[in-house]
Amino acid sequence: MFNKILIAEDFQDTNKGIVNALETRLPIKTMCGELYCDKAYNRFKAALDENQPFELLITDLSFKEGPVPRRLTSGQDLIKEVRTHDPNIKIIVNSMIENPVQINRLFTEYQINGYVCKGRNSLDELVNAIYEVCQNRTFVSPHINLNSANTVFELDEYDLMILKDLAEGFTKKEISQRLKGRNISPNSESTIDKKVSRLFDQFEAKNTHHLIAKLIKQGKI
Amino acid sequence: MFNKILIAEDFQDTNKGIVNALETRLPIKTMCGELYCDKAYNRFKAALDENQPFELLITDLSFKEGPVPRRLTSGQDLIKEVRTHDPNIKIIVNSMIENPVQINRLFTEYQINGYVCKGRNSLDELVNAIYEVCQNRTFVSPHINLNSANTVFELDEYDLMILKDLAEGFTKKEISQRLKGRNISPNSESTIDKKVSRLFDQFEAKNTHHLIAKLIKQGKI
DNA sequence: AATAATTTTACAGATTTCCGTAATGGGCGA
DNA sequence: TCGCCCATTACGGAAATCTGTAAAATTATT
Repeated sequence: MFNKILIAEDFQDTNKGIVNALETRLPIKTMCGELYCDKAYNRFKAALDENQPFELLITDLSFKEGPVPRRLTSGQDLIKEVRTHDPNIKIIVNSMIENPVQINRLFTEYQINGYVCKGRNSLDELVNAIYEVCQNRTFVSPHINLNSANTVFELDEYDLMILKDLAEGFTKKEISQRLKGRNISPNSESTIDKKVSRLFDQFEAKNTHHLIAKLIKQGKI
Repeated sequence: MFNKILIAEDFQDTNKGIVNALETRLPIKTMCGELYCDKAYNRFKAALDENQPFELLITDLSFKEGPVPRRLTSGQDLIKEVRTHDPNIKIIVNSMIENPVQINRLFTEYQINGYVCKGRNSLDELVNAIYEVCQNRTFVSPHINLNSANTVFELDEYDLMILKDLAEGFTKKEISQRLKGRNISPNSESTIDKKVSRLFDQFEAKNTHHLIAKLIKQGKI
């Protein structure tokens, strides 16, 4: 089992809840709960430099702004920094995000080892996740279906870019220009039309207003 | 100080965190943490019927869907039910919402006694809130400015009808027809155009897509 | 009652959306 | 290499949005 665990979570009640639960349920020597990404990173780095590195990082993804300016503003930022300095540390993300595409990206792009989705069992799942990750296995909350990221109606990177731009008031002509500016293909207005029309069918939306409203309410954009 | 406190919060870690913290920091005899609105209500009602009512309800606002069908699906639902059966119980809302308009409505419309905004001090704030509410005072997290709720652009009933219809994919022509059908005036397409254009200015939106996205993200529609 | 101010409505035009059809072009197996 | 499939693109037309201006109706003021 791990000896040193670092926890990054900005909500005080949740932070306390996790630390307390793990302290009572697991035989961990050092457990450290931080409320800021930057503080978590500093503690991680100090331990690494002292040759007594943390073996596991448990982190949320979204962190509220605080009174002090921040360098690392999200769990993703923290993970990226931590990974570059220590490829061996295990990372479990504990967040309320349910979108399989985003979760998938955490594994492939950010090389995390486990994902626990906040909910009514998330403490129990977190304990399981720690056991699994400790044995070099990965863990994902059971009700999350990562396969659906490929099959079912999920939004890929490209869809997300278009939808987010639409939700920010860009016209399709402008979006086409923006894609060209970033050398992203396909980028014709016609293709964007087609993509969005397909999303109308998939999400049963009457028009763009409806589609944007639905997806935002579902937390997908 | 209160003898019986009921806590409704669907995230296991947060729920545990709150219950643990209050148990160690306050001299409360009965503390009860529930993960579902319906279960919280049942427990509340049972205690009330036994003439040993809970004196304080601490509740979140948003509750995830679970495996079982729900009657009460939100903190608002729960509060409304509880208030109708027991006008004396104190209610503190513990949520991540920061919008002053929504928070204001909780006090005026739902008659809550305190609002604690989840964050890096929310446990400490919650303890303070309990002391305040216990002495028949109200409490609001210090960084929330309820006064700004008055200056901020509010949406009246009419605006809301139009915006909700737009978000459901109705065209302005259709909305005009729907208003006429319900004998609501004004109802011309032109007036609807004007109303929405004025909202563009007020909310600094480029077009309808942008406006709908902004308002949904702010929880206003 | 008369006038002023505001709101509602009509209308027009430029732009954008939405949804067809069809042309273009690349990848891949036979 | 040929032919086929599919994604991309081009284009066109009907409908909808967005933005003006101005007339009509309503409300407020004196």
